[in-house]
Amino acid sequence: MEKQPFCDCDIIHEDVVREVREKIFEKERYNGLASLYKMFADSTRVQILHALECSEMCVCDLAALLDVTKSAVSHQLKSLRLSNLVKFRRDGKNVFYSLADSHVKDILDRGFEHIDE
Amino acid sequence: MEKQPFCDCDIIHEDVVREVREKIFEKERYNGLASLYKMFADSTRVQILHALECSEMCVCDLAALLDVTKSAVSHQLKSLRLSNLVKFRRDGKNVFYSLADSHVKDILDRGFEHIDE
DNA sequence: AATATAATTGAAGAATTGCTCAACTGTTTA
DNA sequence: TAAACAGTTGAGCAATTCTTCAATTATATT
Repeated sequence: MEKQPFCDCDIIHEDVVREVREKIFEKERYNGLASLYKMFADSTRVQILHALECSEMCVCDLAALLDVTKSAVSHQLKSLRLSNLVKFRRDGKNVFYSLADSHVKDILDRGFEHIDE
Repeated sequence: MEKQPFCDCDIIHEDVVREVREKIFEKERYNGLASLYKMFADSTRVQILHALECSEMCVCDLAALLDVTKSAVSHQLKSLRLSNLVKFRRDGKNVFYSLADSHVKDILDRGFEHIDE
């Protein structure tokens, strides 16, 4: 019982497909890229990231700024942490978050550039 | 009956919040940014975009290259079209897709840069 | 120690998404 | 003009995602 290929059609332009196949990466690399962009694909998260571009902030302040619950912010910050996009430090009762590196700002800027046409 | 704010805490660092509030944009702008990045947040779609960086391709060839159905590719291309990330031209029975502009490559490159550390 | 505040966590539910399937539209070819 | 092929579309389903709620952890204050 052989596994069926998902593709339901023949290759029409063999030469083009062959040429492109040489230049593309392994699937795993695209999964990684998509995972990264997933972090930017939510309005709350990009707001958090853009706010942290200005200043490090604690969970409470972010929640107040964005008008969402601390819990919602904390959940999103956890995702961002796991993706290495933000870092944090505890200071007493507060946990201050900031951008992990300058790539984050670069990526945001490219996006804004594009939507501004 | 007043609308309850979602935020469930007080602002702790008033000065920081005030300062950041002046620098952030309207919510609508972040929605737009998130919508853009949603297009890059799926493995199939970034594969399509990266393939189109090499060469314009028809639906069938993309399906064969990525080993997915024509239907799946076509659905994704529609999203990409609606987001103005790809353009297309019909030539006989084929519809050839290509990147809408150089921003797309720029955005992909930034992403790869980041995941390569 | 007891209380209060900041933050995190897990479960649950609503909303969104991505694929498949089947039916359909366009174009070409026999 | 009928058949074949390329591509699109909409419905339906499974999987994922985002928020809320309630409970919990961690730190500070009294």
